[in-house]
Amino acid sequence: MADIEIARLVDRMTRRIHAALNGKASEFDRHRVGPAGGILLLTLADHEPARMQDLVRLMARDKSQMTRGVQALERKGLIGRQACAGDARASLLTLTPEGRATVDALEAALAEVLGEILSPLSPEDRDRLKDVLRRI
Amino acid sequence: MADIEIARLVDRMTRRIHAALNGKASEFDRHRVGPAGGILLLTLADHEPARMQDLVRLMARDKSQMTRGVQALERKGLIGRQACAGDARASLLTLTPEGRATVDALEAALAEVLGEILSPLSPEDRDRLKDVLRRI
DNA sequence: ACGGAGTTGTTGACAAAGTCAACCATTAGC
DNA sequence: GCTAATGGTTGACTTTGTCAACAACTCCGT
Repeated sequence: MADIEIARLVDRMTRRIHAALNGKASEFDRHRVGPAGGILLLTLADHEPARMQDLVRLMARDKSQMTRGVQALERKGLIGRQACAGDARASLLTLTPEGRATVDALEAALAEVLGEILSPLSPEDRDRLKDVLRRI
Repeated sequence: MADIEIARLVDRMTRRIHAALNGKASEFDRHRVGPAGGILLLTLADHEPARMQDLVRLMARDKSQMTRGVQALERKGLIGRQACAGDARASLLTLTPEGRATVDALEAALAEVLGEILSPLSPEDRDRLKDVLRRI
């Protein structure tokens, strides 16, 4: 019943990742993308090309936030838009070369941070964790 | 290698919990404690009596945030302070009866929300998840 | 083919949360 | 005793999140 603890633990983990990344931000965040922009880029990298609505669902955020987040990254030249064939309302988002480079740097930093945080876990534990989270 | 996905998934999960709780906030959040205050109360309930610094570590937040969060809950009569024997700088935080009632309501709502979100998981999965998170 | 209902994305105004640095009071270590 | 470290508070600020309204477009039934 006390699944409640899961909520606290998950919350704590996100904060730790957040804080650790923040500490190294100067090493990799050349475009001052911030945590929100960072995760947006990572998500887009895995689902490119995507519409905003796709990202909204994948990231469980408000669509207004998505609009602004994407606009910010667009202004920095990390994201581009193309017309979406078949639906004139939507546009397809893609990473620019500069965006991809940023994603690479970000992934490296994140991998390092996660490596530390997940160090108490065996590889099988990590796989299981990933599997379980994915099913949620 | 691609442990990175774990970060995204964890982030997504917290957002989902957050959003779901927000939806039911009117049912239980009589004191307008908000998400931050809520998790503070839950954490305190599990570690009472605690000093601020304890909560800072448990919740991985900035101490300035903790100060303000605690002050807000104090003003609402949900938390009380006592002098900490042995260290005049610190004070011990405890839940008031009203605070405990709020925690109960909160836990009920959170349990319900988690029940939905975790519904794809078997009880063993949940235990494993909890165990893994706790080791982190 | 047209008229309403639901999507997609945008904006505005605002509330909540996080960050960073400076600052007392106290405690602990030489 | 002096210095360094710890616990807590405050101020000023940036970043995120929330909610409601809106334009443009698609879908669907008649």
